[in-house]
Amino acid sequence: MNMIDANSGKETSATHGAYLALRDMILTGRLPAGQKLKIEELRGLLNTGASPVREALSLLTSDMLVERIDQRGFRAAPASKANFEEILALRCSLEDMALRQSIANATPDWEERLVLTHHRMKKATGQETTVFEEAHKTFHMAFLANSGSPMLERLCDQLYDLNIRYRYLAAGSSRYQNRDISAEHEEILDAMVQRDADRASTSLLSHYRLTGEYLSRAMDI
Amino acid sequence: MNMIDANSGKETSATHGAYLALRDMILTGRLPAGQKLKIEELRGLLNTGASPVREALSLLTSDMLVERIDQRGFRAAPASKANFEEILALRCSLEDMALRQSIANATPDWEERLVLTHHRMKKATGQETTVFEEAHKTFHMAFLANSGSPMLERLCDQLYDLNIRYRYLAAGSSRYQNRDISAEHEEILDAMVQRDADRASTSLLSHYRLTGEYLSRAMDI
DNA sequence: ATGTCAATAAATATCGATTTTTTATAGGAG
DNA sequence: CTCCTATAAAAAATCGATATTTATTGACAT
Repeated sequence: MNMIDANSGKETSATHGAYLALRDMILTGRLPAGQKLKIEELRGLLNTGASPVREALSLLTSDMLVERIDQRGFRAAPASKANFEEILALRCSLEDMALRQSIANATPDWEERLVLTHHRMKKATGQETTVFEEAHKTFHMAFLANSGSPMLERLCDQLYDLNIRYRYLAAGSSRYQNRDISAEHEEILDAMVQRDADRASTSLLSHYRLTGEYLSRAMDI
Repeated sequence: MNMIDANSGKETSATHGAYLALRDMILTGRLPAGQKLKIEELRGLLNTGASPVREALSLLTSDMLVERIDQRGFRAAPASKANFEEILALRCSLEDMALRQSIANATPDWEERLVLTHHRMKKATGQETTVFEEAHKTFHMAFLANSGSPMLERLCDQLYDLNIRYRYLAAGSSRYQNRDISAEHEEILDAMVQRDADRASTSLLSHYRLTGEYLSRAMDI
C-alpha cells in the first residue's frame, strides 16, 4: 500500500512522474518547508534513478517550490509569514490585472465556463478534500483564463499553488472561520457575469484577504 | 579563439557554466527563438556532458527562456510581438508596484545606491555594449531593490532579461530614436530621490513604453 | 496523388558507476 | 577551551553506455 511509485501507469516519463510526486509532497507538507532534499533519499522514495529526480527538482525550481544551490543540492522552499504575505500581495495585484483583462475580453464561451466550473465546485463541496480543492482551483483559474496573457495566467497559477501550501501548513490549527465562503463565491461569479470589473475585483480581493488574515492568525499560534 | 568553453576557469560546476553560456546565447539570439535545442549539439558546443546540459536547460525553464515538452526535448522560447507586448505590460505593472514599495521603505543607503549606480551607468556610456548594458540593468534594478519583496524583485529581473532579448532581436533595424535617454534616466532618478512615487512611476513607465513602441515598430519591418 | 504502415534513424530519457565537492569528525597547537 | 587542520564520510555532480520514444523514410494500397 501507499504507492508513491513515480512510474505506476507508465503513462509518462519517470521525470514527469517524479515531478508530480515531489510537487505534491511539497505542497501538502509531507516534505516540510526548508528541508534538505537528498537525491539518494528521494531516489529510494520514488523508486527511480538519480537523473529523473534531479531533473524534476530542477523543474520544480520554476514553480518556486524548490531552491537549488550550486554544488550543494536542493531544498524545499522555505516558508514564512513574510513569504506568505508576499504571495498574498502579489496574487492580489496579478489577479486583479488578469481579471480585468478577462472581463475586457469577455466572450459567451468564457462566461459559460465560469458558470460551469462554479456549478462543479458546488457539487464537489463536502467530497474528499483533494476533489474539492481541484474544483476550487479550476473555478478560480477560470476567472483569469480569458486575459489573453499566458504568462500572467501561469504566474497566477503558480501563486495559487504556493498559497495552497500555506493552507496545508496552517491546517493543524482549525480555528473557526466565521464566513460564508460559498456566498463569497456566488458574489464573485455574479459580478463577473455582470461584467462589473470593479465589483468582481473588490469581492475577489476581499475573498483572498479574509482567507489571508485567517491563515496569518493560524500561523501565529 | 572564441572560447565558449563552459568549463573555462573551473570556478563553478559544469551545470552552472552551461547555464550561463546557454542563457547568453538565447538572450543575444545566437540560439534563435523557437529553435530546437538538441542535447548532443549543445553538448558538443559547450564541451561538456549531457547531464549538465540537460540540467541547465531545465533551469532555464524558470527564466522562461526555454520550453520543455516531456519526451520531446527542449526549445528556445518562441518570440512574438504579442509576447513582447505581454512582457512590457507585466513589467509596467510589476515595476510600478516594486518602485512604490521601494520608495515607501526608502533608506539613506538605498538612496545612495541609486545615485551610485546612476553614476556608474553614465560612466559606462559609450563603452562596449555589454559593459553598458550591465550597468544599465544594475541601475534599473536598484530602483526596485528596496521593495522588501524578493519574489517581486526576481520577477522584475526575469522580465528585464526577457525584454533585453527583444532588444537584440530588433537590433538589426537601427531606426533612429528621437529621444534623450539620459535625460529620461535623470528624471527618474530625481523623482526617486525626491521620493515622489507618482512622478517616479510615471517617468519610469513612459521610459519603458517609449522603448516598447520603438521595438514594436522595429519588429514590424 | 494521397494516406497508411512498417522499418529505420535520430533524439530523448534513464541507468549505474565514477569523480569531485562539501560536510562532518577527530586530533592536536596555541 | 577554542581555533585550526587533516582525514574520513556523505552527498552532489558528472560521465559513458543503454533503453525508450519520437521522427523520418519509402514501399504499397487506395
